[in-house]
Amino acid sequence: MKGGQQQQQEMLGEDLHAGDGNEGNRSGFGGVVEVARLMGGEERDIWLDSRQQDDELLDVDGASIFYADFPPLPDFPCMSSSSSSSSTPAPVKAIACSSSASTASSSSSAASWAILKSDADEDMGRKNNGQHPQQHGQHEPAALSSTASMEIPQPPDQNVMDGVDCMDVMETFGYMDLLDNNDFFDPSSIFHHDDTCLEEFQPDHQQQQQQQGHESTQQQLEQGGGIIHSQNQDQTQEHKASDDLAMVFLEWLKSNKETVSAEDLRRVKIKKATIECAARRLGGGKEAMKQLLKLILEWVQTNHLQKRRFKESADNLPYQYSSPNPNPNPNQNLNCNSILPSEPNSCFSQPAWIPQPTYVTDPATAAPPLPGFQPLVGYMSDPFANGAPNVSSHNPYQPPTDFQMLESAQTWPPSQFALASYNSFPVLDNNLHQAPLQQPSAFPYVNQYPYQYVPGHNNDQRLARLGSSATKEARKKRMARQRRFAPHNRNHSHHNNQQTQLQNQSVDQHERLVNDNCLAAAQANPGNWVYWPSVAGALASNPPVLPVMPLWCTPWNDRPCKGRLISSGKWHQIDDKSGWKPEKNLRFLLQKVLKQSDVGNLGRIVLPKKEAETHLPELEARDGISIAMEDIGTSRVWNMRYRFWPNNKSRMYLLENTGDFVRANGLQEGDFIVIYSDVKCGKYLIRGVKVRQPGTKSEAKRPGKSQKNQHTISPASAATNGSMPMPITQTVR
DNA sequence: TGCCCATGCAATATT
DNA sequence: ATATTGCATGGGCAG
Repeated sequence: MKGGQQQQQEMLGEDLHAGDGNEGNRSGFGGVVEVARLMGGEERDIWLDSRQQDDELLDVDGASIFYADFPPLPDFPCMSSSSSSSSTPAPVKAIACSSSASTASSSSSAASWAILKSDADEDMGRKNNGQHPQQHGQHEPAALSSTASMEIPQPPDQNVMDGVDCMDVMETFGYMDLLDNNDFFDPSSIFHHDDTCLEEFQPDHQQQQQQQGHESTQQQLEQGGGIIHSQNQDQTQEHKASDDLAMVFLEWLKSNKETVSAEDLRRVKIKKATIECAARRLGGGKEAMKQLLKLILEWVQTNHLQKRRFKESADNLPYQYSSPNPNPNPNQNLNCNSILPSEPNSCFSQPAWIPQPTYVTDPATAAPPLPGFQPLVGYMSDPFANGAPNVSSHNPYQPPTDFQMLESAQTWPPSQFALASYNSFPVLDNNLHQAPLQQPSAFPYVNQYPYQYVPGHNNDQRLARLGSSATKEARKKRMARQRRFAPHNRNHSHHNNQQTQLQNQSVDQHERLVNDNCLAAAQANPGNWVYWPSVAGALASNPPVLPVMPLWCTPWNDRPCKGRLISSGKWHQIDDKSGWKPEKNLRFLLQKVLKQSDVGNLGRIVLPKKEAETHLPELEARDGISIAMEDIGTSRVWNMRYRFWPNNKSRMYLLENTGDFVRANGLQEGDFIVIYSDVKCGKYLIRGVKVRQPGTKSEAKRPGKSQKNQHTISPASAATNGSMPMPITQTVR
């Protein structure tokens, strides 16, 4: 690892958070209402008068901070300087507020679940702690662990999304509660009643807005729009703006009353500076404010629903997957699900809050990787392990036609796909042979975020979808679907069936999953640890889930998830300057479950013959060739040798000089490696993934020869073996 | 039956 | 003595 080169995660993108609601007795639709009010021209009186302490806090740090149990909204570009302030560590805390007990409790839980965890993440967490001492003590080992890991869940009681302990950070660093004074109305009157309540509320609300608009000062407008008006003009303008904003907000409330509670809104906190800045970047003036309000509301809605989905899933999952939210890296949170649409002519058009680049094409120019971000492989779900030619059609070996980007040599037995229900992996290929991933309803957790933002959909569609999803009815339907599919998929162990299933996955499902995955990945803390649940007992009837990690949201190099899967199934890397940028560079080549002989002191890894011959350079001589393998997680380049041994009448392909790589990644038997190639640069990338069971890290020990060539997973064996049914890598011949 | 590949082990190199 | 290299063996699986 390039420890020295690894850059600290910038504490950006914390402009928009939602508080956890612990901040006292603020009432009503605090945050958003306050936002609307502020945007509508209400002046700093609100902030200054009632919350001097906040004011002081604002002085401390110009960065706007939203604390939330919502994922943090990446920083406004215009706020980068302030948001980069050292005094904005809150995000880390906010994300790290996962339940510290999740790991421990989950390990003791009878439920089957998987943890994806990264050693590196732990390191990262420690580093973060070091960087932000105020967080010390917050990170108990377990907490850190869970924070850094991608865990699947735990019961609601430790719902990490709640971010309960995020508040202390807020208290420490200050924030501007957007709705401290919101005595506008009683939220309950809206959320516990029908539409008429909203209707009734409207006048009052508007009145409030208007009144406050009158009270707002010219300064506010000047700050917001940089426009100087006469007093009368200001008043008129503000009044109207206030009306507009009120209407916007009201409409939003009406359409989301069922999905967003007053509590949710109350948690939204946006620093005034952020609003002002954003408004300026949006062009200033009432329209800018209006636009900003919409964006914020959308964000609130989306994130709330994500959270809700998570909770629902946790509540209903047979496996009781816990929320993987705890993410010590705030930048990862929204990486894959930026909800704010790009607005032309606005600071939002530049996706500062859109995923940062996940993959840096040119390592020379790439920022150093985040410390602690170990390679983590998304098994079949690996976005770059998609598109297998093998399964792109009914002919498993028929090359894909639609997604040339990701030709792959998928060697995962379908059973793995089915089991890889953790579904944190976006699939970048519509050809998926990754059935489970394509079938959200197959697993409860697969469909955790069915209403995620889907790139390419317009806002209305998104909103409509989001809104409807939260209804009880929709929930029931989802659960019913999940129940219907779950048994089916659990029984899917034969790869032929699964391949077929995979092949039949619809694009729609794919996209949805992709986004779902994205969220999961974003919320999860990427790492290269994969914990297997103790399958004995609890899993007797349910094959253990193959833990898979989302590669696409993995913080490779410096910034995670700077990319987005678009409907075509291609990965689009996001260019900071020019927006979307088709940049799918990685092609999955092969993966290999490490055997004892691979991780021993021989320093060599036997590669699957077929994949090696298919996807690696043809070897003329037995000495093979030197091959530089860039560790995806660390960007470190390992000089390995790819060669073969004559073996009977055939060849045995080896990757040599792997000892350091294996040690650096702490790989053991049962772990696995994945090799990619960069289609543009032609370079090779490798990443190691750890697979562990809680409490039995060296569990991977298996009788040597007796378990060779596991092409399928035997639930029974899994249940009795207690070890990971490692089906994986064996070549599908 | 043939192929794949995990690994045993002898030969060789290095400390 | 230990580590590394390279070949051979043989279990498991697919056809």
